[in-house]
Amino acid sequence: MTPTRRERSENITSKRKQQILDAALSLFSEKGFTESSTLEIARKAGVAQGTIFHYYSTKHDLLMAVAERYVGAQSFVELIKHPPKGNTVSVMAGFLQNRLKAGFSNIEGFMILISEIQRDPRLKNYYMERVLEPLIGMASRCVESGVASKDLQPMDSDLVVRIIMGVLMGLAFLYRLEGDNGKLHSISPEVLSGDVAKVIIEGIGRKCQEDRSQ
Amino acid sequence: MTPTRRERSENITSKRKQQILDAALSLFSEKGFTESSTLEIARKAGVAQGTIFHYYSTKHDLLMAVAERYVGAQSFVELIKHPPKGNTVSVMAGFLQNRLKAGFSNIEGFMILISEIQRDPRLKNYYMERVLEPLIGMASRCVESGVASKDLQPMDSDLVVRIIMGVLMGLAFLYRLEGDNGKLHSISPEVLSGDVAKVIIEGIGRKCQEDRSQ
Amino acid sequence: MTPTRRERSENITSKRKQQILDAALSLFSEKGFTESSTLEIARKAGVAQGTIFHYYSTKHDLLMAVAERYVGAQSFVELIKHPPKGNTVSVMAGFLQNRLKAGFSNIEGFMILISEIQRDPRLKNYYMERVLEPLIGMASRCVESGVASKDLQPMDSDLVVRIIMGVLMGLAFLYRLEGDNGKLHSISPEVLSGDVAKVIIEGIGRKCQEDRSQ
Amino acid sequence: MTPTRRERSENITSKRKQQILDAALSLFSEKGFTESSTLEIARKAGVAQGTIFHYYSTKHDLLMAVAERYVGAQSFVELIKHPPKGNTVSVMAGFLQNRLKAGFSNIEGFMILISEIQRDPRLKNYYMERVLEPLIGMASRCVESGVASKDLQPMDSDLVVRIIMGVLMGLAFLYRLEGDNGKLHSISPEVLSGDVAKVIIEGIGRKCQEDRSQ
DNA sequence: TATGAATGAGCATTCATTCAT
DNA sequence: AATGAATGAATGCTCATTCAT
Repeated sequence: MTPTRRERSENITSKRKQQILDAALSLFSEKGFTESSTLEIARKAGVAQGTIFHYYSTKHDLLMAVAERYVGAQSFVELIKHPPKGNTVSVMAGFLQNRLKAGFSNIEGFMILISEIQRDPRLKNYYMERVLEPLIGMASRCVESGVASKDLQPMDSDLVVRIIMGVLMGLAFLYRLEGDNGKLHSISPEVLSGDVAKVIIEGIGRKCQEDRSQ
Repeated sequence: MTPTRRERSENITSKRKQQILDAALSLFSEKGFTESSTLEIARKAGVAQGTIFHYYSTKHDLLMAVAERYVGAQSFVELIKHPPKGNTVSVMAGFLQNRLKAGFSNIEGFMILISEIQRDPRLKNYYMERVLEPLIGMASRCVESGVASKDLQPMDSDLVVRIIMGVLMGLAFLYRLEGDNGKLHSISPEVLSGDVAKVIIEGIGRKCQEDRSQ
Repeated sequence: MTPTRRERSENITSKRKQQILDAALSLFSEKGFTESSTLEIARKAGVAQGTIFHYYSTKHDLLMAVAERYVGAQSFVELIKHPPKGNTVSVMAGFLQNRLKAGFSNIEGFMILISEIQRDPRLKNYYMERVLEPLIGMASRCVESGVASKDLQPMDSDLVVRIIMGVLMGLAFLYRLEGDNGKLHSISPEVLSGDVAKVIIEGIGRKCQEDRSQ
Repeated sequence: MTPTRRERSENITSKRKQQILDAALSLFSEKGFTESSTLEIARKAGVAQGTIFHYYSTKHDLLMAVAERYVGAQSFVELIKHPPKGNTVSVMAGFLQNRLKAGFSNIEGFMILISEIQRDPRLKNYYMERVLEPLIGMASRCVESGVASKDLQPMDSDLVVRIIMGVLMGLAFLYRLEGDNGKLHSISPEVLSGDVAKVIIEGIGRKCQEDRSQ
């Protein structure tokens, strides 16, 4: 079935947008938003500088589009639809694994957000509403259902949730900061998330029975 | 006693440097390094634009000076000289408290580092060598001595240390991101660090047999 | 036949470059390179300041382009292809005439080179390799063939050649220094070069025996 | 005899001026007038930047002072008081020798003049009146007396004088341009001036008696 | 006399954005 | 749709000059 003229046009449009977005993501994460010029982005994308402004009316719009694509790539929906089953530990590990994988594989997008969020209220709002709050909510539900099922101790869940989110963010940041030879690159996200879950659930202190037996 | 010419000159110099550094810190953390112009900084500092270059030969040097002051304000030395005494939990809590207080009270400096480190290898090196590695080392020693004294379980200490550093960084970041009305602003660093230490040491899971048996 | 897009673009480009080069040549020779601002050049060329940097990526590149155009305008190639025929005096006169004409008619370019060469090693190399050495070589061949044909005395040709080049440079410099009312402006290059050739070949001293004999 | 206070003060003043002038001469000739900053000059002279403006009210005044000292160093007066005696050839050689020595040994001052004269009408006037015109006058008298004594042919002396001045200027310029390894550095000014005088007086063409003898 | 902190005008260069084709 | 020439505002930085001490 040959595409209609409109379809073809849409294909081209979305292909161009794709090229530009890829180039922008890569440059923004490498050099930062302000330091990347639209001319560079255009060259990297293989289009003329003017072409960028056909698709994104300002450079800032381009940043928002990059952020949106990053956010869109986050598989919240999946996580919500199919929450990890089982006991609290495996649920928690599942949640952490999902987030760490997402964080590590989109580390560039994450770093852009980390940097630009501070200077761009629009972006900050967007991120808070679309990413942080949903994640905090989801983690809250995790924790609260754990408490309800007596798998977890009673606690200040608002705080614990922030500690959990903090671990995720901090690990992503260290992952990037330490680079390819860093400790965190040498562990698979699956293992890492299991270990992190264990620490959070069980703590690093001596376990009681062991202590007892002494 | 009237100051000598040299003394006066040094007084003026250090006062001016202070003004400029303050203005720069505030603007960098608000708008980012690149987005802050030297003219703005000068105006905020109440000096002429040229004056900035009298004291810092490039804008980048000014950034480094801001970073150095931030790092200098970190009380590592104190922490090393007088490590918190006592059992592992209170040592850990002391360490976390020291770091959280430092992180929260110099949150602006921290955010600048977070952002600029990614684009500025010189700054990154400086931060890695002067802050991150010492901190990781210190936390490592904490953990290892806890393991040796059987307060802590045997574990992959490299990983655990990164989890701990991650929590610190992530909490600082959330502290800033959620702003004055956020959860983390409502808790004193003393309490917060105690809670965080408890989570890390004991975990959030139900405690073992003894709990069960209750 | 309508021009293709590329052709039009090339036309515009070369026209703009021309405008900018003309303005730059005129300002550089009037006020010197450093003293001419790119804003002035732009205004004189009738373009925006930014446009200059569209075509020449630095002000220094613009200087090099001016120098190159000056050098390119020097008709070495012609001189080499069609060396003046005949006896040594007329060959020498032809050479001097060619060089004096070029020097006087491009006097502005020459003065720029004279000034900037001293501070700009790149420019100096360029000038040495592309202008001075070829000219010295050419003059050398002139002199040596004159010596071979016994039209000229045996001599230190390296030195004589420098004297000849010196005369050319010095006269160009005086031509400019004395200005429109100066002696050298009142003589046509043709006559001047003949006279200079005569002085160099025959000297200004009384001619020998025949003079003596009078 | 101890100096009076005034004398001492004058000594200091003239010593300071000397330092500044030396530094300025060296920097101006190395990097050009505009490219040399007063701060650099001050540093090289071992004084504070402000001190320069005690002695020379503007940077341009400093340039003029450098030029004046250069001109003052030219030993016209000597040349005029004690003109070289003897036949025209030795007079001419004496004149050329005096000028070449002066030109080569003050080559830096000469280059500064060459460059700055074009942009600075005041400097140009000064140079024309104090250097070029006296020299041209002196050379004219040389030539005319040679013509009168029948040592020289009748000729357009205005032109010949410019040729002679041109040789001097051109050789000085080449001397500098070719640098320490250049041909002209390998010849002593005494020999050089003799050779130049010979070329100018006798020409480089075959001498008549020789031709005759053929 | 000598200093050096302070200034502000001036400069080369960058860059997002516009627009005619 | 796509281009790339053109723009001009903005920026980091330099520097002669002033002036209080």
